[in-house]
Order: sequence, then structure tokens, then C-alpha cells
Amino acid sequence: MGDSVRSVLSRSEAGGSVTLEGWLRTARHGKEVSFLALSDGSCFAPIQVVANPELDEFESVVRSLGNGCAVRVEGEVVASPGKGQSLEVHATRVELVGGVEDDYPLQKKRHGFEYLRTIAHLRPRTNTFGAVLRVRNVAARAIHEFFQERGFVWLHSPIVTLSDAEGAGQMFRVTQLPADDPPRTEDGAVDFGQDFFGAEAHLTVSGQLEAEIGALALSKVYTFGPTFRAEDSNTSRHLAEFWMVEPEMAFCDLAGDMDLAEEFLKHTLAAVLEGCADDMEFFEQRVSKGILETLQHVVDSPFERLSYTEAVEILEKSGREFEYPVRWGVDLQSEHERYLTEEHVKRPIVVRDYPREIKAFYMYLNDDEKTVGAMDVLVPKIGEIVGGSQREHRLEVLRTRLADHGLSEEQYWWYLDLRRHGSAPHAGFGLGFERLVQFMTGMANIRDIAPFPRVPGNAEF
RNA sequence: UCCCCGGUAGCUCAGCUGGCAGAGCAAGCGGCUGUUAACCGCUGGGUCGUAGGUUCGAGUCCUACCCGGGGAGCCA
Repeated sequence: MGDSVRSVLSRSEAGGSVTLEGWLRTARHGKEVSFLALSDGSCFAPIQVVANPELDEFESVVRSLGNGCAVRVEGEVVASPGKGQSLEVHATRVELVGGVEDDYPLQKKRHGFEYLRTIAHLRPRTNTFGAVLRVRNVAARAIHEFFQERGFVWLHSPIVTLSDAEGAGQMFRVTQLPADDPPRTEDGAVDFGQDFFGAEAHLTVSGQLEAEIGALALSKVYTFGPTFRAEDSNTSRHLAEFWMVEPEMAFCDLAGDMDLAEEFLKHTLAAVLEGCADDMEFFEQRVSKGILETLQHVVDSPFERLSYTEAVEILEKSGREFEYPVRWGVDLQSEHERYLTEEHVKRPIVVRDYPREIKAFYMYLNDDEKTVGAMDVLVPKIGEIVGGSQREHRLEVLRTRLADHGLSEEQYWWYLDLRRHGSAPHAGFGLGFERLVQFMTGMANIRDIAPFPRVPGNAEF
């Protein structure tokens, strides 16, 4: 391994020899000089390599280099006389490691994101996707830092599960039974008892129920891993496979949960603003004007907090004609969420205490018995980025709620058992990692946040 | 899944009420003494998403399907 472009560009002065390996973004050839813009993905900017005819391989190698070639360059770090960069590398040796064919698809111009999705094996070499992947990485590191600094234990929740986590969404089935002729029970149903796990199994839609197990032993845990939804959702905010972050805290109520969510978002945004400054500057210039100011504002100012009841009153008094009229008792629609966060307060907003009928069975029943201790964090453009709640820890209340939702106690036996032995108030939330990165970067489509997006009808790459 | 829009050269797109398929960039060749998405000249490059239909004649009109995008629903 040679030196990284990042380490060379971050030097304060010229001098010294380096070896660089990477891919050419552009190659400009003059009669007496060639300029090679070399990028190795270690940072946003490429480094300018200057090659002169004194090089033995100037005619045989350098003159034929083009966009996309993999090269190894040895040279001296010198001050650049040209504009646009302070340092450059004067090559003493240039080696072509891997050439490109004539139909190399990435060109020295702007490509559409739709097209780049069809060449996901090459798109990480573009400015935009390199930046997205670096931001993703720093955001993931910041998430671990945030929880680890606060004493949370990373819990590895399972990917294959028999429970259907409160019906959070359509699930992908995991089976070894032959698709064309599965074994049947006497009444003709598919006999999953003969399947690999001895029961019908699925990919997880949430690690929350397992996180509750962890919290009721280790006090503070979080999950961070892949999650799967088989919904036929075709939007700029949905993936069939995405990463979810789910902290869970024992001896914690909804207020503590909201505090954690706000601190969490501010910490990760600040980490990316600081750790990916050049990538973020690119998003500001080329992807979403104003994104830096928006993010800094989120970091600096307290989130607006409203009860569902107050939110409905604001919407009713807004004088706005909504496609779906609001009234107490119905869930907030995308248009309502957008009005609240984009127009009413112009920053993130936390809505809490939703009607019990529209929320999951495991949420804590408030004293008014009409609402549950749920909270959603809504942000401009994305909508719901965090959804959380205080969990119902009282056995009898939980049994009633299960029955109200038509769910069987047998299937949730261990979840109920947790309430029989050493139950304690606890709360947590779930956050879609790609939605967080989407919010950070201002990218319009979540399919350009996942390096290898899985959506209905497409899992190539 | 529903509604709307789109699919023309490697890429971005133009192509009018049906009448010889185009441009810029990329690629190849040549030129240019330090460029910044370099620039200048020349050359090659097409099953107009697929299958039917209407017509003397379809990139253009009709039908079905496939693929992509935007919005909605579902949700994170």
C-alpha cells in the first residue's frame, strides 16, 4: 500500500516522495505535459499528478491514460503553480495497473442518478457516491460512539425470527421447503413444522422485542443492523433492506426517550459536519443548497415538542386544505407531517401521545386511557425519521392490549413473561439509518444512500 | 398496490399536425508549452424499451406488456 491521497493533501508543505494508487478522474494531455486527477476514495478531492516527457514511459503509458484507469504513481510532492490546488505530485514513475475499455460508462460530466443505479458496481467512483459512502461511514461510527460513551451495550438482535414484531410490516419468509411441492398438514396448509426452524420463519422487521430483553438485564442497549420489509413500497424513502438503530433503556419513560432521540440526532449530525466537511460542502454546492445551514440549525436549537392533540389543533387552525382532512383519532398523513415540520416550525418536531387505536399494542397506556406514550420525530423532506415509545410493562394491561389487537398470548409468551419477572418501565426508539443519511446529505432518493439498494423488482449487485 | 410522467448513439437530450434519425459530451485519430468538466479539427457510432395494430408510409397514432422516475398508501 502506498500513501493515501488524503494524507498527502492534508500536508502543510511540499517536499518528500510518495507512492499513490488510485483511479483517474480525468486526464488532460498537452504536448509537453499531462495532468492526471487521481482519486483513491480516501477523501473527496482528487490529487493532481503532473507528468512530463522526461519520463521514460511518457509516450508509451502516460499519453494513453484516460478516465477510469487504475494507476500507481511515484513522485515528489511540490507546491502547485496552477490554480485550484496548493499541492501536486510531479511524477517520477507512472504505471498503468488496469486500463479501461472504450465503453467505460463514467464520464467527465454529470450523470443522472437513475442511470448510475444501473451501474452500481461503478458508481462509488463518482463524486456523489464516494461522498455518500464516506458520510455513511462517519455516521455509523458516530452512532456507536454516541451509545458507547453513554454506557449502552450493542446487542446483536437476530435476523431470522419467528415473531412478527407487532405487525410492523410485511415480512420475507425464510424457508427450506420445496417451493413447488411443500409438505402439507391434514387440513392442506403448508406444514412449516417440517421446515428448518420447525416453524414458519421470517427475516426480522425490527429488533425491538429482543432489545427489550436486553434492556431488562443490561439497563441500556442498542441494536444496529439490517432489517427487512417486504412491503411493495415504491417511494424515495423506502428500501426492502435497510439498517435500523434501536436503543432501549430500562427505568426510563417517554420524556427520557425523547431526550435521548434529540441528543442522538444532534450528536450524529455534528459528527458528520465536522468529520466530512469536504463531502458536506459538495452536497451544499451540488446536491442541496442550504443543507449545511439546515443541519447546523438542527444541532444548535431545541426540537419543538407537541402532543398529538396539540398537533391536530395546529393543523385544524392552519386554514390549509389537506387532501386528507385531520381530526382527532386519525393518523397523521405525510402532508400533515410535512406541514408541521417544514412550514409550522421549519425544523425537527417531536409529536407524542398518540391515540391508542392507531399505535402498536406494546405502547404504554397513558392515564387518560385514550392515548399511548408514543413519539415520532419528524424532519423536513423525510418525514418520520424516529419512531419510539415507552413500552407497556404492566402485565395485565399488556394482556388486554394484546387481546384488543387480536394477537395471541401464546406467540408472545416470552414477551409477557418479561412482565411477570422483574418488570420495569422502559422505553426506546427506532431510527432508519438510510433515512438519517438521506437527511444529512440532502439526497433526493434513498436508493442512492444504500450502496446496494434492494427494492421491489430489483436486487441486482 | 393506485395515479401521473418517461424509455431515441456509450451518456445527456432534441426530433412540430405521421414524410430521408440529429446535437453536445464520450470514444478513435491529429493538433496544442501548466491544464482545472481544458481547448481546436477530423472520423466511426442507431433493432428509436418489447410485441402487436392502423397507414402508401410510424421515433411520431392505437393496444398490451416490460423497465425507470415522481406522488400517494404502508412505514423507518
